[in-house]
Amino acid sequence: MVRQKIEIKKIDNLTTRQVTFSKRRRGLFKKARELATLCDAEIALIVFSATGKLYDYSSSSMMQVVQKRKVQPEVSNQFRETLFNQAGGDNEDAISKELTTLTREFKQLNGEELQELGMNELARLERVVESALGRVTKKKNEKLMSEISKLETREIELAKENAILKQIAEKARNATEQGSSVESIANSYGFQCRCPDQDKSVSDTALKLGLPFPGGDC
Amino acid sequence: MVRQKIEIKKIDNLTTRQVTFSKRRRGLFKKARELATLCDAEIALIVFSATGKLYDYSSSSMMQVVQKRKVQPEVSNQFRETLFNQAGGDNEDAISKELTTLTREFKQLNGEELQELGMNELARLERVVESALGRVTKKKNEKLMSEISKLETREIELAKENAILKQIAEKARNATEQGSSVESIANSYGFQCRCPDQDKSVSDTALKLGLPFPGGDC
DNA sequence: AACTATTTATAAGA
DNA sequence: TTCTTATAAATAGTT
Repeated sequence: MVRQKIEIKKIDNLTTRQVTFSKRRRGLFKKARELATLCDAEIALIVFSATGKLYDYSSSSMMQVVQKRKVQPEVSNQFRETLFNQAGGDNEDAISKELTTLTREFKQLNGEELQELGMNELARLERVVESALGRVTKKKNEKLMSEISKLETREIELAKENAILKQIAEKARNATEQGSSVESIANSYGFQCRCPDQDKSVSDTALKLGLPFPGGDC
Repeated sequence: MVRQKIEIKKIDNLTTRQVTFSKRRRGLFKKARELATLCDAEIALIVFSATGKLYDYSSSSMMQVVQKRKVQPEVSNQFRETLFNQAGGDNEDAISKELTTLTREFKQLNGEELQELGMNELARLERVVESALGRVTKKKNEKLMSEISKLETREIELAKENAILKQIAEKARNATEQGSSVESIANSYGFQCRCPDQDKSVSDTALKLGLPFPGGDC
C-alpha cells in the first residue's frame, strides 16, 4: 500500500510475507489497543503466524466479559421466567461445573515445565472457552425459548376454545336432557384419535362457531 | 490522527466516542482480514462495544470439525428432529467453530518448547474440552426438548378434547335446532377468557364428560 | 532495521 | 449515519 499498492492475496515470497506479517501485526495490535482505550471497548485479539507462533491481546480480565452475558435479556412474563429457571438453571450450573473442571485442568497443566510461559496462554484459552460457551448458550436459549413461546400460545388458544366448547356442551346437555344424554352422544362418537395438523388448525372451531376474538390475548 | 492528532485516552464526548468506535472498528477488522489473507495467519478478533454489542471475526475455515459435531444422538421423532435442526443448527456451527479454533490453538501451543511432553497432555485437554462441551450441550438439549415435549403433549390432549367437544356441539346443534340455536348459546356465554391453571387442568373436561382414555397416546 | 514515497486511515466538520 | 477533506499513520519496496 505504499511504494506500490498491493493486492490483498497471500504473498508469494516467503521473506516478504514474514516481514509484512511483522509490520502489519504490530500495526493491528496497536490499533486494537487504541480502540479499546479511546472507546472503552472490550477487545480480545489472537494471532497465530503461519509458523504457529502466538500473539495475543486482551483489553480486560475476561471475568467482566463473562459477567456481562449472565445478564439475560427480555424475559417477558412469569411463565417464561419460571420455565427459564427450570430448564436453563441447571445448565448454568453444569457449565460452571465444567468450567471449574477445565480451570483446574489448565492450572494443573501449568506444572513444572511451563511455569512462566504457560500461565498466560492457558489463561487466555480459558477466557476463550468461557466467552465461547457464553455466546453459544445465550443464542441457543433465545431460540428454544421462542419455540416454547410459540407452543405456549397455541396451548392457550386451544384452552380458550375448550372452555367455550365445554360451556356449549353443558348448555346442550340441559337442552337435550329428556332425550339422548350428552354422555351417550359422547360415547357414540367413541375416541377417535386424530392427531390434528399440528399448525394452523387451532382456531378453526372458533371461526366455525362464529365466536368473537378467536385469536384474542388473555 | 488527522485534522488534529488526538491523545490515546478515553474520548469524553459520547457522540464522538461512538463515531470513532464505528470508524476504527471497521478499520481494525479490515486490517485483521488483510493480515490473515496476506500472511496466511490465523486470527480471532472479538470486540464488545461499551454498550455490549458484539463484533467478531475469525479467519479459520473449520469445515472438518463441523462434520464431527453433526452426529447427534437419539432424536426420536420427526417433529423433534425438525425442531432440533431449526433451533440448534446455528449453535452447532458456533460450537464447531469454537472447537476448531481451540483445537488449532492446542496444537499450535505444542510448538518449540513443548515438543515431547506437551502433546499428550494437550491432546487429553483437547478431548476434555470437546467432551465437556458435548455433555453440556446434550444435557441442555434434553431438558429443553423435554419441556417442549410436555407442552406438545398438553397441546395434543387439548386438541383431542376440542375435536370431541366440537362433535358434541354439532350433535347438540341438531338436537336443539328448533329451539335456541347453538350460535345463540355460544354468544350468550360471550368470550370469557379464563386462562387455565397451566397444569393438571388439562383433562378435566374429558373426566367430567366421562370420555375414555383421557390421557391416551396417539 | 531504517528509510521514504505513497497509500490508508481517520478527526473534524458538514 | 454518511460524505468530505485535510492530515496523521501505516506500510511496500528499497537500502
